[in-house]
Amino acid sequence: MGRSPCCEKLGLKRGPWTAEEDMTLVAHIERHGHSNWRALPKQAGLLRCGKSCRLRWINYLRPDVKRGNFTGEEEDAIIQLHGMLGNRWSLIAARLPGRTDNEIKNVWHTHLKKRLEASSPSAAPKRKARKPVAVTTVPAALPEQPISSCATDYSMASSTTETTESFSPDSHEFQIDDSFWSETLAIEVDSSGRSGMVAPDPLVAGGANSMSSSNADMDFWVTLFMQAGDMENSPQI
DNA sequence: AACATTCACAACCGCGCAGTG
DNA sequence: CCACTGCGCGGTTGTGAATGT
Repeated sequence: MGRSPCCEKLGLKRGPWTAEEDMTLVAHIERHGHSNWRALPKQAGLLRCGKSCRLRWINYLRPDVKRGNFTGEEEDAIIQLHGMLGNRWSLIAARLPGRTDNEIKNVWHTHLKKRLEASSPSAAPKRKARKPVAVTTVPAALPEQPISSCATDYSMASSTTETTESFSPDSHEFQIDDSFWSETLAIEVDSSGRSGMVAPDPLVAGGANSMSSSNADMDFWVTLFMQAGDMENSPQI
């Protein structure tokens, strides 16, 4: 199929985004939206390819993106959802409000996978969490924030850290916040915070006939498994 | 204190799918 | 119906930071 060369390589910038680029992108999207990623960089005056802009926006600059460490509940949910859905990070992300597929993928590959592989309760990471960062939401436009690639420390707005974070990696002693789960599980894939960008469930729409269940069915099973998982993890408590 | 190793994360790359002319 | 374009997804890599020796 005709695939346009992702970025016409000439003259386009790569690598970490600067604060100015972030600001430009955010400002442009706030003003004009992102109906056409390919044309966006030109319109915004960015020397980036559309793909890069899209990635930056989705994974980092979106107003509803949560930054910071994953809570125990989130990690647990990822593990369970991964067990059901496999590497369908976007689907998993759709059920974790404020989290992106890229972020979830990273977390999975960095510690959740290892934790599972070790699969022993004492399989604690050798090191402590390096960045004890509060879970926050990145405001849409944050000119004075260190938005560049190293900006994992959006530690300013601790007001949004209401999740019950009493989780430690090697013990399953975390408390499930019922309201959190009821909210999370109530989220329809299509109505998740992804600004309508979420495609219909590929398990259904993508012609993956091996899984011919409907969205509703999937949600049912997700709910069921999550609750079961909660119950499994809780008794230890 | 310096060096080596490991880890975490942002970003890139390529592929497949869906929409459109 | 076919070809083309753009978008989204998943896998992988590069880099800086933290930790260990």
